[in-house]
Amino acid sequence: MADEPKHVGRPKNEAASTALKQAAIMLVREQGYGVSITAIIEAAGVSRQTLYNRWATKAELVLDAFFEQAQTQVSTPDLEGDAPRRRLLAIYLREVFGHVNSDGELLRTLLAEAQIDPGFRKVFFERFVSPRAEIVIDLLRDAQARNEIDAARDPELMTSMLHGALWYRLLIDQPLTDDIADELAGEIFRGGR
Amino acid sequence: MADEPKHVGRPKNEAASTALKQAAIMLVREQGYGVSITAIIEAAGVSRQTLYNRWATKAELVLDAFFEQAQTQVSTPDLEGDAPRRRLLAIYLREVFGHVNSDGELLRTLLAEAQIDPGFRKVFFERFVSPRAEIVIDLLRDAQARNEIDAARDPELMTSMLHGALWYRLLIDQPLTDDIADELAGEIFRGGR
Amino acid sequence: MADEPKHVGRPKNEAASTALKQAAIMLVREQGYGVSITAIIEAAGVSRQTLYNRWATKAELVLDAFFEQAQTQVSTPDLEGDAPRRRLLAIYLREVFGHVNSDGELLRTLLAEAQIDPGFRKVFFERFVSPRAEIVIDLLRDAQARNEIDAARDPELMTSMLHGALWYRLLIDQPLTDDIADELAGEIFRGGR
Amino acid sequence: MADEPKHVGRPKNEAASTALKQAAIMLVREQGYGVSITAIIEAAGVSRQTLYNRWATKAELVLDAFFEQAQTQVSTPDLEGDAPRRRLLAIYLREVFGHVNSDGELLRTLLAEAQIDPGFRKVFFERFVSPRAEIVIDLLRDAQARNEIDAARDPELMTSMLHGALWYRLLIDQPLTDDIADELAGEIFRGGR
DNA sequence: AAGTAATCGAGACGGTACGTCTCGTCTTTAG
DNA sequence: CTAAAGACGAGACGTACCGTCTCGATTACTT
Repeated sequence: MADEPKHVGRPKNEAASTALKQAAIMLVREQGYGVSITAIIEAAGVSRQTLYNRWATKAELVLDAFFEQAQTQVSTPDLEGDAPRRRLLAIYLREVFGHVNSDGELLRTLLAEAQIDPGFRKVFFERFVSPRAEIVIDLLRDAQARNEIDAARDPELMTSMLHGALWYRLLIDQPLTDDIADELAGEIFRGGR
Repeated sequence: MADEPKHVGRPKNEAASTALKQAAIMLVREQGYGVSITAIIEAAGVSRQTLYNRWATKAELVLDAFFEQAQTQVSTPDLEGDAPRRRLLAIYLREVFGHVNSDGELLRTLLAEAQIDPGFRKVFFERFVSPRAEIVIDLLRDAQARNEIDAARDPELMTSMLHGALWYRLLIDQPLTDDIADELAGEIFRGGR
Repeated sequence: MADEPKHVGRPKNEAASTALKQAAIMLVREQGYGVSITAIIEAAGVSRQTLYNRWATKAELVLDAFFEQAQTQVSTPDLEGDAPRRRLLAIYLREVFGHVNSDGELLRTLLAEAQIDPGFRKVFFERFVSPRAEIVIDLLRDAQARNEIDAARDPELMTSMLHGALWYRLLIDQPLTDDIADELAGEIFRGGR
Repeated sequence: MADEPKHVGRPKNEAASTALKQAAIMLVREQGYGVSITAIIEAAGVSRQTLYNRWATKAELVLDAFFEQAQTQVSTPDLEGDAPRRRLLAIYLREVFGHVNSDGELLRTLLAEAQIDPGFRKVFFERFVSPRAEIVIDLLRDAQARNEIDAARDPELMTSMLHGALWYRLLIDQPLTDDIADELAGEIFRGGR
């Protein structure tokens, strides 16, 4: 019977949200996560309260802004087709490496914030890390089903090694090239069977 | 033949340095890296300027304090002996996992700061990450020389996978057990030869 | 016809201003001009920024607080009436001496600050010294018009002597009694005509 | 019978005292009394402790430095001769005005410090103000004895007016010319007899 | 010649205050 | 209700001085 409240008062200005997200992503890219909230609202031409009406913390704002960007979306490998899974893994890694290379600084800073703020850590891993882990785990399980790798190995551990290598090299400023992607796939599928 | 300049002026009070490092490490463990400098100097019973006379930033103080602790020191595997290198690797990983498990929060927070402050990043990796990478690379090269793993594989990439898995699991709160250590060594030495 | 912009944003809390002025005047009276800004804001129960939102320096705050006090206001002598000007001058001097005696320490300290800070000096003399000088100069000119003192004498110089004597005796801790006031008036009007 | 203790230990380096006084007077002239002690010892090329070995406060140092300067010494009027005392007073005032004009800023700042620090106030008035007051009082008493001014008038009050006018005009940045000096003498001796 | 005592430079130290900055909340007027 | 503007309490930050202290070296008098 809920009385549809319809809507009361001045409607939210969507332009304000957009301006905030754009300002946030731009300033974080420029100056790192340390930018002040004041700087963000000034760049967005928006009042302080308007920001707090939408996001409780800087981290949530930046996360939202980050995920709105297309290049954070990975394409799921086609497990219906008949391509060798080693090849699919290499393609996937190359794609992810590309994203990371173009936005490494931002990722670094989000990862840092995730270590400091447990709430943010949860969201960051749910929305960013886990989906990617799932993709790789599925791919490796499929490879086991197709007998391309040994069924006794642990797909989750292999994923730790793959994504771990990715993060590790990002954090210590080592390159993430296509060759590295191929070699990583090779390491996992080494020995065949 | 340099004329040792002896020493000029009132000598630094070593007790103040020690008190600051102890207070820093204690408070960072308790409250995370976000503790205020004010809290640290109060806990140490030291003046603000005294801290700034010794360290330019909180990061440098915390880093110094951290490295003074014994449990950050790993024992280098004995490559003189005849033990299988797979076994030496597993032992090394178990030991490192132990340190990480007992000081995970602090490591997390230092890693985060390293992402934010490039100067600190450099120091952190030079003093903490690189030495560990070197140990593993040496061990793997030795294993190749002993024909325990294929000489064509890239020891540096394998190190990325091993330490990457370690950090990755730390960052996403996955367990780092002895079993995992053994499995990781198994993955690298899989197939033998 | 200027479009009154009305006012935007949260208005200043007048109570905070009042509390700051009261705290300032009280503490300066107690401890001298050297009181810390911190002590003032704590006594006023107000945040540090709130003070800086209103006054740029301690001197401006104290000056405002000082001038808000009734006892700094002198009553202009009645030059419409027919009283002897010598008598009006004596009355004026007695009144001013009274103020100075009750707030000598504060005046001393403001005068000192005026010597140190040129900006404050300007304001202090515009708001405090000049109005008083004007009153006496007007009175003396009127006395000259009424032929009570020689028209050839310089009213400005006589004012220097009168107010100078006042400050001089304040600064060297000599008494400022009603008798002195009368004698000073007597010195100026000596000889009559 | 006081056993002359002779002197023990390394004697004070007189050059250090001189350098400190010169640096102090120079910097106070340049930047006002607010110069830091650190700036003074650096300009003097002397250690911090050396300053404190000689003077307890900045005020005492500056005062010493100030009084060492020749132009602070006034010549006592010749009351032996037969010159009209009005003329002697005018000469004295011209001389003092000259000193004040050439060092007004420094005097201003010393006066300010005297208001803030009661100990310094005492010294300042004993060494600077009182001797000058004495000179004028003696002169005026002599004039009374010679029947040049009325014996019933109060020499001390007249001195307050004369020196008060001097300080007042200094403090409010009004000129102190030879003409003003003559006019002041004229005011005191007005009417003759 | 050895001992004693004070000075000097250099600079560390605890303390206090400063003015700026950020954060997240609150209070007003306007739409 | 929402927006813009900006005041507000809280409190950290890094800097500047202050006056004292500690050290090693130096310089003189005293024994």
